[in-house]
Amino acid sequence: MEDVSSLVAPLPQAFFEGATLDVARALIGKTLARKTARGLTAGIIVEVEAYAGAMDPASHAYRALTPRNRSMFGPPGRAYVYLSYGMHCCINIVTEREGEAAAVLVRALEPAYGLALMRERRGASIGDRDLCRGPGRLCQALDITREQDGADLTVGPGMDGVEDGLWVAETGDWAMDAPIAASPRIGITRAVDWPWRFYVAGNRYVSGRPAR
DNA sequence: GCAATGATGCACT
DNA sequence: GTGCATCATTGCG
Repeated sequence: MEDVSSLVAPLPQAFFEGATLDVARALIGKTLARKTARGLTAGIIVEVEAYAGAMDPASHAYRALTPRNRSMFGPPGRAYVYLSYGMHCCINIVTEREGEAAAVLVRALEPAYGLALMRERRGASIGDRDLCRGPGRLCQALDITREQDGADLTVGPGMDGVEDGLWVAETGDWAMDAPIAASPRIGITRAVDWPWRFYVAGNRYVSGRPAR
């Protein structure tokens, strides 16, 4: 494993409280990290989708606050994790100020740390490209479940004994000049034309059809 | 390579 | 009962 010194400092809450579309673009190239008793896993965010609240008919928070979407209404920098299609978890990062329901869905990571542990969770025959390519897959690789719903991503792993952590950090020497492209969001049936999906153009870890 | 499909839990009508 | 912010597998080229 490489040097992880830059990885242990979580981004502050101020990073997440801006306009959702801005935060979504800014999250591209950051690292999503997860520490459990089994070890550290982390990947570079290469694909996200923005979901707003009352004005976005594709959002889980389009209607009223419910037990499921509660985290989207909370303070920025928290996780919103939900169960999709009865079997996969997906993680969002909450944006905007508390009371304003909005979040960014993390759709794909370029695996960076703990690939062996990811493969234990995902399956021994899974290639690097498919470890974290897709919102359900990356949650399985990082062991993100609904237990992490509402988790504060700005706390970080701490200096010493914290066994369980989930946070977002700067990425060390990742090529930040990678071009960010936009497209409609995937897998939705409303607001299908809004270009609120952002991804690294040409990156092989992006989900869906080959990026153009 | 691609499209079609079943699995499966739960929020919501 | 219906509809998902999905994925792995199958069958075909």
